[in-house]
Amino acid sequence: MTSSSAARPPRSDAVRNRQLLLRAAAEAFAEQGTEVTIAEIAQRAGIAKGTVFRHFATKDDLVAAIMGEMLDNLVASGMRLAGAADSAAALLEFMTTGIELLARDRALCEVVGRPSLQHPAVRAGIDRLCEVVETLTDRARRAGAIRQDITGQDIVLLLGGVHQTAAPLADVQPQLWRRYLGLTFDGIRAQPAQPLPHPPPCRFEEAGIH
Amino acid sequence: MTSSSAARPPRSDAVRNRQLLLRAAAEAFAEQGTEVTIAEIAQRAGIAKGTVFRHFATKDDLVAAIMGEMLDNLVASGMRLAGAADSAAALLEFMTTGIELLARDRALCEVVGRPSLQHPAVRAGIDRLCEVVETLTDRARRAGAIRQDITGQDIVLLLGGVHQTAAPLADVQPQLWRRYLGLTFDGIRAQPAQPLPHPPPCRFEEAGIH
Amino acid sequence: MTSSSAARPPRSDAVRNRQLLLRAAAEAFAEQGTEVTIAEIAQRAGIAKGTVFRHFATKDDLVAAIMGEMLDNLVASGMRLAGAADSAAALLEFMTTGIELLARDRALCEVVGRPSLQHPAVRAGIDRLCEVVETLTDRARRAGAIRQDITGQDIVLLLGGVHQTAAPLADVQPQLWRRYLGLTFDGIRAQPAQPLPHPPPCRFEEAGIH
Amino acid sequence: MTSSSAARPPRSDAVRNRQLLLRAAAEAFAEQGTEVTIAEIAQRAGIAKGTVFRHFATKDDLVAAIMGEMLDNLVASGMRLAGAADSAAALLEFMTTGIELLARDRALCEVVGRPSLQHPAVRAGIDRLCEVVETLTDRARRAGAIRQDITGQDIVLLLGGVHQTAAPLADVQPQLWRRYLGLTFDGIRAQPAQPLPHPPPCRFEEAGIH
DNA sequence: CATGAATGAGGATTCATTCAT
DNA sequence: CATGAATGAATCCTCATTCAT
Repeated sequence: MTSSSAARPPRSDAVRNRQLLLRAAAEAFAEQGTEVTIAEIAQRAGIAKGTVFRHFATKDDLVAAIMGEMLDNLVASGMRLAGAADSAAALLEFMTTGIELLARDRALCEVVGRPSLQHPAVRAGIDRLCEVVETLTDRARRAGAIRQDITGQDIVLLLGGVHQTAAPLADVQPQLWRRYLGLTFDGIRAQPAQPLPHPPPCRFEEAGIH
Repeated sequence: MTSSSAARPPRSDAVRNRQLLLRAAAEAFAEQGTEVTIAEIAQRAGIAKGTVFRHFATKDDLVAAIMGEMLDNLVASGMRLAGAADSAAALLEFMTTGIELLARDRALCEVVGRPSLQHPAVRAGIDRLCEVVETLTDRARRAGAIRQDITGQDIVLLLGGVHQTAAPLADVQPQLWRRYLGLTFDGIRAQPAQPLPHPPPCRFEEAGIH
Repeated sequence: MTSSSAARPPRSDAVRNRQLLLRAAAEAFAEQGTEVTIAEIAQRAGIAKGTVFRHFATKDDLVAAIMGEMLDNLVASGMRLAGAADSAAALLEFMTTGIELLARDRALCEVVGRPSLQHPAVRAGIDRLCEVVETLTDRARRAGAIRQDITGQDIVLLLGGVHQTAAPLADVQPQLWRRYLGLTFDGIRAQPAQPLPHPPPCRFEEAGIH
Repeated sequence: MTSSSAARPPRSDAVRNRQLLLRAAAEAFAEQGTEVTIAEIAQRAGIAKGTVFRHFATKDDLVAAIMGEMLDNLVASGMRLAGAADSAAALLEFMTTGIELLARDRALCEVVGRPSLQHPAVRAGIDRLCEVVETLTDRARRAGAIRQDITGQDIVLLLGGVHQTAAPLADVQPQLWRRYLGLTFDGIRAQPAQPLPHPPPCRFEEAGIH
């Protein structure tokens, strides 16, 4: 590893282009889902299509990078909430944050709705998401604030489910998901009326999703 | 009302091909969603592409025919349940039937998840679905068997939502949706812990979906 | 040739269907040109597509039959005029009749505009047309009523040309062709201002069109 | 007006391909009319089908570009002639140029024969054509060199008409149109034997063609 | 590194013609 | 004979990805 072969720092215009690309792609994916074309993303970013492929070898890689970062942000806010005093409130706040994200981003919905088909980087993000949700859920469960039979994986899945419930009317009632989050969280908090008809979900990892 | 000018019965080979087509298309849509190509459907049916277009002028018409029939079947089972003695049990059974259908059919999920974009025939089916669900829900509500603030439109939306909750693990735990249906139905049945944080959804019709 | 193998007279329904077909096809070709589909013709005739092909083996044969008959009618009216006292007036009247026909029939325009590509039956019709026009023209020329350097083939070609001049405005001014027929016939009748810059057209037959 | 942000000049290979495409398309349209397939044009140009669509978004746009340029060239030559001393000779020369063009290009014939159906760019070209022809015709009329009742629109229409007269024999006598141009121009120049049987054509614009 | 031109594998749809009923 | 179902070649157009400049 001589100094001449040392990785040179990226050129400043390359850094800037990457920023432009990431921002444009995030916007485009949020609005139109992963079906948006590379051409449109490049145009929004004000760069050429070829430049997109210089930064990300395939479209999937680009999707994964954007989605991965969103998931990481979500994980970070979960970690902040992991120290909160009121563990049930923390869990509710986390779910709120997560569903808000889904409600704003069509691509994220696709990605969390079919984890088995995803790029490794996305799956890693989902893994980290699962971990932090597990932590939040465990705390609430141990505190007796939620049903004992609810797992972290339940909560992860419910993010997508609650969002999807309201999604068909999202254009008309963009906050409708709060209704179903309220209903669902009532169910989670309540003492069980009766045992759930199916055992808890297995973790994505056990599911062979990796 | 017979008549000498009556249209002759459809030819047996045409009937058979139509059956093959409908069956192949239903299967293909169920497995792969509406993105499956006409070429694949034709191949599965063992007929030529042109024959598909003889029976259905456009791909959308084919999708609509298949989805419309599924919705009609669902509506029919809803109507049967509308006379049941136990209105809450009837509603639960209806939801079970609906989600089972969604769990088996990717195209149906697309269709009920984005009603605003659909073919008229599908929208009509969704309308009928909404009506029968309204009936079932009203009965349960009047009987005091479910929360007073739950509407038929809530239930329609929850079909898609509960299904989606379990969908990411559908390959591994195909019955997992029963868990979330149980949890949700507990919430619907329970006396409200607290008022829901958002008013009821508007009907699709009011949403300008028509 | 036993009596049992003698050609049986066509069934009456077949005769009737043929009439319906010819009428419908004539209309459709007139309105839309030869690009009209067999499906539309069959529908207009109230018969099945297969029946079209029973009467005419190919679409071209059908076109040829219809066009041939139109040409024959035109030839017949030319023959009637061949005995008229005023040979120039007869020629003008014939041209009027011919262009009226073209103005009403898009397919006929296609057919006389590209005789080299046509079906034998059409070419035969065009041949007969040429003959009768030759007769009419010869009479007028011998009578000194038109320029001596005008041939029958000129007149045949001018039918299409005069019609085409007005065709772009046919929807708005359906009689406009009369203007150009007047202008052209003035030129044909006039004593030549100067010799024509190109020798007469060869006959279609010499042109290798057969 | 140079600038550091000026768009860089088009790449040489792109320019070359565009030339190849335009040349191939012009040839193909000339020979076979607008019905020639994109596949054939691409093959003639030695490029891929996709490249055609990169340069022209739709087949119609390609047609319009080629036809537009032809019309523009014709307009330019009309403008050059608008200053000539002998206005009748100028008009004749212009008609000669125009019909020569038509004789060589089947697509151009389609385009001027059905102006109402055309792409905006083509209609604009036809508009400009009409204007320059109007100018040439007005000059000749005012000079008393042609009949007083002939308008520019007549001349535009006659281009197509004279060409069509000779078109059926174009393969055998490619110069035959000169004969009919001579005949027609004699008629235009002559003092009217008698008034024309129909008023002048309306302009395309008045015809609702725009 | 950036550019944007070129590629080519599909995908939906049309229609003359054939042929089983 | 009539029917109309089936065929499949042909057509326009899209888009992720590669690569010459």
